[in-house]
Amino acid sequence: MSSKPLKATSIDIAHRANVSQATVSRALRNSPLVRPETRLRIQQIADEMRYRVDRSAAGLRTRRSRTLALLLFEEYSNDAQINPFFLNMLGHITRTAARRGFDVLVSFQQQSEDWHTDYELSNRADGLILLGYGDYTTSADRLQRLTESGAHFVIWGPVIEDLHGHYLGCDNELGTRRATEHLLTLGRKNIAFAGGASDQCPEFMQRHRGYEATLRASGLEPNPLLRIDAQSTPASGYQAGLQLVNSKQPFDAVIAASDLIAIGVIRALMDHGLRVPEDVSIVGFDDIVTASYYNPPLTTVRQDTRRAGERLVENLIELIDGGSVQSTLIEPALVIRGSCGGHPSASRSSTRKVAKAAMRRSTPPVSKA
Amino acid sequence: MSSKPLKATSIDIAHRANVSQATVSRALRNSPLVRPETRLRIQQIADEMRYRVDRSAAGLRTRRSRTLALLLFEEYSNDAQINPFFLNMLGHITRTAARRGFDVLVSFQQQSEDWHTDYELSNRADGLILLGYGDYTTSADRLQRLTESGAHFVIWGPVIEDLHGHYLGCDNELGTRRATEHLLTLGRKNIAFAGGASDQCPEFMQRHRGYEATLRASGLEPNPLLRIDAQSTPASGYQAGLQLVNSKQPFDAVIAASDLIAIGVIRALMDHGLRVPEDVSIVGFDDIVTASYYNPPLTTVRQDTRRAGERLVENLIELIDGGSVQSTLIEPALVIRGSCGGHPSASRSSTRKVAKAAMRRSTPPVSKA
DNA sequence: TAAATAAAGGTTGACGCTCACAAAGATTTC
DNA sequence: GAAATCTTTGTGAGCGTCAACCTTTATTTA
Repeated sequence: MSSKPLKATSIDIAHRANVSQATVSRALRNSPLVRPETRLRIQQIADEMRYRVDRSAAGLRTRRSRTLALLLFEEYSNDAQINPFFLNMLGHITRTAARRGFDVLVSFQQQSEDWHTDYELSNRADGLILLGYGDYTTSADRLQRLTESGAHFVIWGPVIEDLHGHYLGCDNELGTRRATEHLLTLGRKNIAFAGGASDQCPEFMQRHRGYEATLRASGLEPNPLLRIDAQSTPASGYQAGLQLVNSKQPFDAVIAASDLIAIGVIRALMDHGLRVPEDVSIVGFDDIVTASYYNPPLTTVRQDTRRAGERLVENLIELIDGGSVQSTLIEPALVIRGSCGGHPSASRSSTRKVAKAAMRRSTPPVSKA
Repeated sequence: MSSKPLKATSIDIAHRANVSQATVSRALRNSPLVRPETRLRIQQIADEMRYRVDRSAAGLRTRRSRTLALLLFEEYSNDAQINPFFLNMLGHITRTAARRGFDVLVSFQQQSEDWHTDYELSNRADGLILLGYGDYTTSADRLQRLTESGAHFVIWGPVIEDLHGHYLGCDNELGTRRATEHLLTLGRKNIAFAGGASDQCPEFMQRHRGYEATLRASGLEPNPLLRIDAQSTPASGYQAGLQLVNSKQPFDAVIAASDLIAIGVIRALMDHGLRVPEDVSIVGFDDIVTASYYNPPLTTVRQDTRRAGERLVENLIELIDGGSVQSTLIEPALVIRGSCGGHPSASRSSTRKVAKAAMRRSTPPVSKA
């Protein structure tokens, strides 16, 4: 091993520059209190000596870590099958944070842990970003405790009025409303919904609400048997697709609560001889990287991860600095691709295909469950 | 704003427990120097007071941050289209690190930055994990400087003999060798390769080498016109597919240097009326989350991200602790799904059946409550 | 019994930095 | 021209922890 070359400290720089250590500290923080030429000289010497301010020491003194903790919640976190959607977000978050001089700590969380104590009280992070299709809203009391204990945190998730904390969320209802309207325009009548039948995931609940509301607004009563539970993985989506097929209910479209679910659903339907989009239209949610290259290309509700990531970081820093922010909704956009097919006026045959699909379904598919 | 409740310090705990501060410090680090019953009492009081050791102070004193920096390199990092493959890795890395008591800092890097100075000298991290289909190997001199300056880092990437640093990599050549052999077994003769024609990405180069070597070993001379450059995005893969189609060269299979490329290639081929796998077999590389649910399910070379992530962290910690580690290769596995079709000797319909069977195997239904 | 050893805990002084305050020059004001 | 002001730098005191070094008391050994 090479003998450890002692790290230069600000005192070393001070000696070389013939100034006091405090001046070095000031100069490197671009304090207006030091003469520009002095600053320049000091910075140059610091560069030569490959000096960097010790974050631990600075953090100890200022009681700020200049670090944000990003906590990811995943239902199936054990097998590390993480939603690619979050990766996008992660990218924007780290970049925005870096621009503001913050590091980002990433952690995959179990629900039980005490985030505030773990991160803020230990001075590991100045604030928290909570991310994930998670169950955190059911632990409202914990959020309240967090707020009361002065924790700084922002949540990516459903914006719900009476919950404590600062939220940034996609307008989930609007998203599925648009998706549903699109399907209705295409002449689809029996639209299923895959995801979040159980109360586990508030975001999925909101997405379901948008779907339901739109149907009712068009005078259609949603068929409860066409609501299938699913969590945000392709495997779970596949199961949902299977259930749907086995339900013997007629359906000609599926709105999935996430792209991963959509992909699973499509596979299940195709494995049972149904064609997408000819027999069944599919809409996803998120617009993950591979969505546009899926086969068929996935029509989906895009979340603006760039704006979301930037806002999350900006808001959190504002909170840390003692300011206040408002919960905000971010407007999603429907991205129309191939998985819903064209307008019925374009091809008169669509009803025939639906009938055909129903026929196919009359042969009981082999269940593997 | 609620008035900031002062954080408890180890001195506060010490007073309550009627011991010295040092004893508190020792007890909370499970030092054998304190009597078990004393330790227990102290820990209990610390719990009650929601006390956590201040990481900045501890880091200043010990000169260890107990943090690892994960640096992600992406060619197209500007639009945050990150390879989902890395997300898997990230999950395993953070989990393994957490188990060993380390935090993980994530950063998306530009090539130009001085990682060691930025992270280690500033005591933000004790070591670095470099991740990405990157160009870092061309800056061999920088790696050498890194090593010489006593930096602690491990690299996920191509294991190359005369490069400085500690590598952990997938046996890329073996991976594409298996893929190519599989295609040859299926009777494919004109196998194209998409990815890494330019010298940018050493991993892709290795993958290409495995492909070439296998062809030659079977007495086939690789057609240079069937080697198309591509970077690891679906968009780039799509371009590659287009080029392939336009090249007018006969081809009946494509090996893609990554799943994202494969997906793009498939879309391009399908958009031009080619069928996969009937007309063209496709093999990817990575086995990303959506690969098995793609349509057709993607035959691909799986990298063991769990082992990789774990080993990267273990090795890095070993290095930080002053030990030494060896560069290691991790063996990839060919995962056969539907995108290559069955053996040509079988009839068309039986081909479909084989594909379907393969598909079923690869998308096992997850039993659910 | 005295001396040697061990076990448990206390004392003290950094670690490297930033902040509040003091101080020295340079510049302005009346 | 002396007082008031501004600009720039220096001084000293911690921030909370951990490690080295003592001190005390209990336990063993000769």
